[in-house]
Amino acid sequence: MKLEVLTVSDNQEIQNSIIVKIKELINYKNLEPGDKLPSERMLSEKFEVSRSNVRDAIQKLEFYGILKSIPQSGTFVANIGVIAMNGMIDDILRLESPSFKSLVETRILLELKTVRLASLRRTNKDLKKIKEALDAYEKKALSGEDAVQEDLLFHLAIAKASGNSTMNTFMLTITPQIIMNFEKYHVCDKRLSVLGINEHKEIFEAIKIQDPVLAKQKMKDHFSILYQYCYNVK
Amino acid sequence: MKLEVLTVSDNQEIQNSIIVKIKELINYKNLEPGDKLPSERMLSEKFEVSRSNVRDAIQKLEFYGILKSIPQSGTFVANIGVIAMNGMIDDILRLESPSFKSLVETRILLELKTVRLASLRRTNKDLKKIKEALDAYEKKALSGEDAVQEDLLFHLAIAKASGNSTMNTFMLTITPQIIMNFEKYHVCDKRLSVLGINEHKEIFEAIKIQDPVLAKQKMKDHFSILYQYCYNVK
DNA sequence: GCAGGTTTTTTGGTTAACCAATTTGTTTGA
DNA sequence: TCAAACAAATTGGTTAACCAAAAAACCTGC
Repeated sequence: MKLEVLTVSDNQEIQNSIIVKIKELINYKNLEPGDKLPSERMLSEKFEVSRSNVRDAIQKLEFYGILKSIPQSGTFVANIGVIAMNGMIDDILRLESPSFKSLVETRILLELKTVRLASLRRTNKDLKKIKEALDAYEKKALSGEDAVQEDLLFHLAIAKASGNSTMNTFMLTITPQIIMNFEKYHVCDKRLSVLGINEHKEIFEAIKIQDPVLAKQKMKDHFSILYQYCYNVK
Repeated sequence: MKLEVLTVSDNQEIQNSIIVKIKELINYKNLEPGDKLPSERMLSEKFEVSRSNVRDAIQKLEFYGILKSIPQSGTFVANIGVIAMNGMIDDILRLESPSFKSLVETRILLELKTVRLASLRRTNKDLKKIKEALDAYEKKALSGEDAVQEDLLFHLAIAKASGNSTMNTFMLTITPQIIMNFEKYHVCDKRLSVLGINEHKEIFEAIKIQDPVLAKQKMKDHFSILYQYCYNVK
């Protein structure tokens, strides 16, 4: 167990050190947006690491929009200046794994917004999808079973109906993490599931009649309990 | 050029089809959280694709918390039920690339929150970092140069001071995309940079005196112009 | 039977060779 | 002189062989 943690942190360290070296190389060579980096082979030789490690590091920087790889052509500095790049890489290297509290805090922020947008922009098809998720949740909760999954899908359906692809993606990334933490800390409670049915229904109705203020308020009510848990657990 | 687009969409299609097949396999075999998937080799053979394609697909599902790979042991279904998994994978497959409008909309939402949290939680060290970014921005803007990068770093410094690692990460992912779109659509204007100096200073002061309401209001003012652009451009 | 140790197999990760597309350099011909 | 055509080198991506760790199977001695 200890060994696993060690090797994982080792790999992380290797990748971070490569990112640092790429950063230093860009600075040293005064590369500007659009300029080409040395090939992956040269970098792996220069840094004395495997090419796959270099590729992984490049992929990570590509995710944050700092580099851009083009097949059979090369890896290029994206349209971000050197100053911003340096600052961003420093931030990326110091990124800590998200705490439960930060996840819940962000989820609440996002959901209060997506529910508002959903009430304004939802199509009939969106509404139908939300209704299906609501029905599935109600059925599961009333039967006494655990309805965490159906709860998740209800909220994701709203996020999708918001018409904001960025928020939709973000919700997809954080919600499962929250669920796993919930189960981990045993925050989830079947009693809450039954209580949640009416709250969900009220949210749905507000989206249906396209009342953004009411929708946000009902979502806020829905989160009031979660909110307390959030600040108690950790 | 056309060919490149073709191959890229091909790869995307291949990965998506693998994800679908993994989903179907989990359903067919009734795998539950904690259960082990067939090995990468077997999957690549079964699906008649290369092992690296399988690895990439697994990595993507791992990013969304659906699978979990353990070295020399296997790939496992994460602690998310089958129902939620199916819904999430459907969403992931249908994820569209974020529009400029959705990026700006999300950025404003995040920044109005991070600036509030930063004013409440900022350490002296955070404040110092923000001040440095502010000074760099002012210097650059006053010299008549383009100060987009310094502007970015100022906002990222605030996000970092918010003490919320999730929002910090999100800001890191969307802000560079916004910048590139700005330059693409020529929304950026040097005249605005100079005007922004005072707005930045006011935001900084509000964070300094730890006034969350004022901080949020000043950030809102700062975004008022951006907001208009957002809904005009696209 | 079965606990303890040993060998074999399986596994995700890593490395190195290979590929096709691209770019670069060179030659050719008018 | 220069553009067009061809050839060689470069590049990110792909494939296949290899590695060490983990798990499973198999002995072994009691």
